[in-house]
Amino acid sequence: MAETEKNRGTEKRERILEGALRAFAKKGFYNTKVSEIASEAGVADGTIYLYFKNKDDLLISLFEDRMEFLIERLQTELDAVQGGVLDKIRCAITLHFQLAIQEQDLAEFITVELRQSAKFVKEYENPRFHDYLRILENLIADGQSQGVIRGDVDRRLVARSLFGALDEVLLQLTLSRSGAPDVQEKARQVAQIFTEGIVAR
Amino acid sequence: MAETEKNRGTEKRERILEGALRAFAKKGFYNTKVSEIASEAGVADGTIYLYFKNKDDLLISLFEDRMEFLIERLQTELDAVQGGVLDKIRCAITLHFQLAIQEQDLAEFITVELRQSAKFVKEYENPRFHDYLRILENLIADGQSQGVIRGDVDRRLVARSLFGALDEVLLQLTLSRSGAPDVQEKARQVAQIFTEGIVAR
Amino acid sequence: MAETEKNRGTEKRERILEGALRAFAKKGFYNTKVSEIASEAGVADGTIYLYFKNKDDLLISLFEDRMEFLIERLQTELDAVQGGVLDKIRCAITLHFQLAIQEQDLAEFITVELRQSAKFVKEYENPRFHDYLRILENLIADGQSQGVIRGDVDRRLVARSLFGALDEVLLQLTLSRSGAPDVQEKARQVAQIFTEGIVAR
Amino acid sequence: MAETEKNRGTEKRERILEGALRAFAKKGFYNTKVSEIASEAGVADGTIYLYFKNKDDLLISLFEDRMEFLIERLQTELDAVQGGVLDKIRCAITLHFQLAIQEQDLAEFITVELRQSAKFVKEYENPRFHDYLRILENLIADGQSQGVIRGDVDRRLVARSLFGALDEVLLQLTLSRSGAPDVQEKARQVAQIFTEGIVAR
DNA sequence: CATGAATGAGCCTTCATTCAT
DNA sequence: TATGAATGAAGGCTCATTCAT
Repeated sequence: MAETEKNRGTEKRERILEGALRAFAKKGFYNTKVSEIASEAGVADGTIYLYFKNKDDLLISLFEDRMEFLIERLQTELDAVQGGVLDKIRCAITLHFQLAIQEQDLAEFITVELRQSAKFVKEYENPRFHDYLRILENLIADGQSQGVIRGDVDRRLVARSLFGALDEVLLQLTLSRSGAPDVQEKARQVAQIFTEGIVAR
Repeated sequence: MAETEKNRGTEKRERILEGALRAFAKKGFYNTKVSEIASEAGVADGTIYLYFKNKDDLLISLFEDRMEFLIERLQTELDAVQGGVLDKIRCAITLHFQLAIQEQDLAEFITVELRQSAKFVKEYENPRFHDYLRILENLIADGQSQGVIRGDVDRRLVARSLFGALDEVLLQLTLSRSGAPDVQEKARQVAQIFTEGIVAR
Repeated sequence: MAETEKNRGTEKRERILEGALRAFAKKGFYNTKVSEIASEAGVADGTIYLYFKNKDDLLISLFEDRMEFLIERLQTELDAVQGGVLDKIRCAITLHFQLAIQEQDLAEFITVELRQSAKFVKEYENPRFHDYLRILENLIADGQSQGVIRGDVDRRLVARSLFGALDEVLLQLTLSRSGAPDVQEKARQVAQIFTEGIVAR
Repeated sequence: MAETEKNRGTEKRERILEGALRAFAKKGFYNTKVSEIASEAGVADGTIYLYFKNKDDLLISLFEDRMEFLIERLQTELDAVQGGVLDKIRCAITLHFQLAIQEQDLAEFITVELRQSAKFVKEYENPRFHDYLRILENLIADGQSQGVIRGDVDRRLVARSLFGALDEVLLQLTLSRSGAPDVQEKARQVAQIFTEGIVAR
């Protein structure tokens, strides 16, 4: 029963996070009222404050939670790749796009709110986002030590550039809310540009 | 005197835009009070409403004005480039970074607020931003017709990816407010990745 | 407890209406701040917006509520009158004056704000006021079918004239805030003028 | 030339009063902006403050000016009446309605703003309005000394009642903006009610 | 006298947060 | 835990008034 109660607790917390994600994706952090989140989550306004310190904290927790999910997913997929580093990069890019299709709200939320939050939500540094970038960096590093990727490129710069490129393309996809039938092709092309761009010859 | 009056009018309008840019860069659109903009601009609160319909309109006007400036600047620089398409792309990238150093507030404003505004500021489509992207697209198109750039890449995708990469790298630069001593090197590397990535072989 | 909660709700709504009545009577609608109403009612500013859409809505609701009260009161008194139609008219006039003495704020509010509101408060038609007039009209109609009142007078015109006369006299009474010791006599005289003026001979 | 200048001055003052009358009739005192009055009058905002101390003063001046006009007109017409006191009363009533048809804006202005102003415009007592009432009172007084009107009615009460009745009926006429084809008949009926109501038998 | 750009005090309304139940 | 009515600080915007030209 202690278990059940805890479950009920976490289940409600999760409901709130989902409501917040939906609401933030639809209207943005600053245009979303706490009462709207509550109503999306099917709880009372005050209940939110039992699980989160305030609206900022809710946003931060949402980042933590969802980024953690993305990181785990990315890591798992990368581990499963048979091929070399370039294949892993292709895999990461494809996964990025796939997730955006599966989780429209999440994609919209991250592409739009990540930057604001980095600066204006009470000094929050978004460490999970840096974890995500680090995975990409490590991929590059592996490629460099294997001689597959040019040794003179700045790993962090490449990782950031890649994330930026993916993020911007996704932004367009999610904002247009087009079914985006050619996501696969877009993924292939971005992957090609970056792999060709950094490959050692 | 008609001249003088017009000048006074536009001069005050420009002061307000500058104040808004400074304030938005520092605290973000939603955390900036109209009275703060007024005080930055050295005018009374009410004066702002003589030149702009409301706070949203001020943001939009700021985009229009500053993007126009960026576009003109980019076009001028590109026209002055002697070399081929790839040199022009390198030039565009370098300029992007240079401007970010010279106009920190502008860089911060655009990297952080562009996305929010695209979605949440009253249906504003930000047409100037699309003009900016189109310049990059046309560059790619020229390269393709000259056979310098692979014909199978989606021009719009490349333009967006490039902008996204530049924007994200800039974001880090501006947020860290590091003097960024190695901007030149970063520009060179991003340019290399993209040119190598799309060049025809 | 559901009962209690409902009571608390309506009780607070009523407190706000009372505060508004007091404030409007004292300073007029346009010179009364919402915060003053709140303080008269002993609630927070924001609380008012839990019960009313905005300041206009508060004014309208006040009319609805108080006119309903007046109408009920008038109807009850008229039903209790033993005599004929002319006696009922005398009763209506007397009641009008009596209420003005008992409910100074209400009298002041209605005499002064009714006209403004009719035109300038967002298209509000003040249907209750017309209900009130209709009672007077019906009284005249009864008198006409009984042959007590001349058949050639326009019932609506008489009703309006009577209301106008009463209202104007009341205005003076309430504005002067004189104790008005001779209200009975005034009521008698107005009643005499109107009954003599419309009686069939 | 001094004459001309003075004329220009008074002409502009009159233009402003006319603009104010039009604007107040249309939107009411509190909903009319000084700039709207200026634009109606075809002068600059600031110009208004050369002729009137402030917005309140403009309203008061408008009352003074227009009431004076009405009083003169009424007095002239009454002096021209050949018949007795009752005929004069009929004449006053008819004139009241006639003016309302000819000067819709003025009628609307007075019926709606007179009461507000009496209380809320800086203690203004509206002496001209009392002058107007006094003319009616004197009429009654004359009738009483001639034995045509009952000696026991309160002159001031009758005057007020009559004004209230006329005012209320006019209010309906002006608000409905109906062409009011039967004004003559309405005038006749109100006159009949009041004369029959106060006549000595 | 006339102008109208500029001012800034003031007000309605919103909404994150609290707390009695 | 959960609720949601109540709070009140805060901010966008208006508009009467001023004053340099």
